[in-house]
Amino acid sequence: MPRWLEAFPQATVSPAGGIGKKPSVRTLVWLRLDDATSALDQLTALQKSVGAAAVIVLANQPDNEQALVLFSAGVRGYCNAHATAANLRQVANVVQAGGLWIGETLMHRLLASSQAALARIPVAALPSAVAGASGDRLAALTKREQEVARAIANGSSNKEIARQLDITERTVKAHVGAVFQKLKARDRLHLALMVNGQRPA
Amino acid sequence: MPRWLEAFPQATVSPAGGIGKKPSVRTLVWLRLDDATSALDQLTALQKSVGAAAVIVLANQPDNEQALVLFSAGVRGYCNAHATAANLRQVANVVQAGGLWIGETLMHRLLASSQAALARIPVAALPSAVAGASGDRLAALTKREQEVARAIANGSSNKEIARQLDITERTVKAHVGAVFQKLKARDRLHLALMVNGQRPA
DNA sequence: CCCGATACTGTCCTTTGGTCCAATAGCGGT
DNA sequence: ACCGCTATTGGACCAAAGGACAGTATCGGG
Repeated sequence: MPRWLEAFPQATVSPAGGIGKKPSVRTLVWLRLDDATSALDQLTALQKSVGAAAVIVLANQPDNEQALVLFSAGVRGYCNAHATAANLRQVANVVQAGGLWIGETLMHRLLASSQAALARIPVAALPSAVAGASGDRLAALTKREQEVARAIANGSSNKEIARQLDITERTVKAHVGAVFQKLKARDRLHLALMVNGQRPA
Repeated sequence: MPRWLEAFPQATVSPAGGIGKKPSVRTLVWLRLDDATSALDQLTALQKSVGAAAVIVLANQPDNEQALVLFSAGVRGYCNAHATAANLRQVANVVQAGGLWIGETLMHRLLASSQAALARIPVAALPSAVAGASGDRLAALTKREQEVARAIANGSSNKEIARQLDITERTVKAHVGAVFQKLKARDRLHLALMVNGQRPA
């Protein structure tokens, strides 16, 4: 059961940086997708009724293919419906500033497949582009932190990591906490998704 | 000359490296490319010295192919070196907010070639595709269970899922438990890895 | 010699996650 | 009417996770 989400008065927030910018008030419309089936129909209907306003889609279950279709149809933003208020405000800022909001995984795929098309190389042969990005994240960590980060990305619990590295579970927690801070991960699951190259929303 | 820039007010953004709830002051580094030859080398050198800062490339002669390469290398923005101050400020805002800045023509190409590539390649052949592999595992679950499984794979907490599906956290736990049993996952992190096609060791 | 980074450990505490015991209600098939 | 599956929720309980304070020790530079 699709229903719009109009609970967003943030349509006219000022740009993030605070640097004086032209208001150039752009109307934002949020479209919440509960089921993926009629996404495009919902969008076109909405576009008819709101005209030139910038449409941002909130998907309960983000899907890259769907996102592609919607962007081609003129959507200005696509993100997880469950994003935090802060996130949505950020999205609003960007779209307000004349931008598109796209998920990082989708972005990677766009880049990858585009490069592949250009180089006439099969898409499957390009794991390096994405893998490189995820490996870089760990570069900011110390040796020990990298070890626990990889262990977490593998699904290990703190206790297991402690046994693996032959240290106390307490110490593991210390490292884990440091990793969270440095990589801005909110919990181990998000960290795992990050390290494995599937950025959580 | 800067005809490139005419069609400019178009940016792309991804919820990258952690959408900050905090001030999240992101350091911006501008890299001006005078000759295109050593672009990648200059970039990697710069990245080494500035660490995790967001790099924005200013190209004297913008080139879509070059932009692709640089974005894959982790650049957060790419625009004409002759852009006006106002434009650059806009770029800064977007990147500051955690986004990528991409020219409109390049954006169109990305979308177009990606769609073309996706249309030609069978779903089963996609690399770390989202729908294909995960769909099989989720097939054994009920509709509701699939929804919570996907949400978990996305990094959502029980409370978040509860809000998403508009049910009690308690009910979410019930579904989560059922999913764990059916898919033989020992916790949500393992489930996420399974659904995303990275089976935990 | 002090300072910063790294590694390691401790306690107290709160929040989440997960499992166990239930119960109620709808819906479709036999 | 009965049965099985699905969805929903409640309470209790315990383990794991993570933050908020700590602390000690080593090592390489300025």
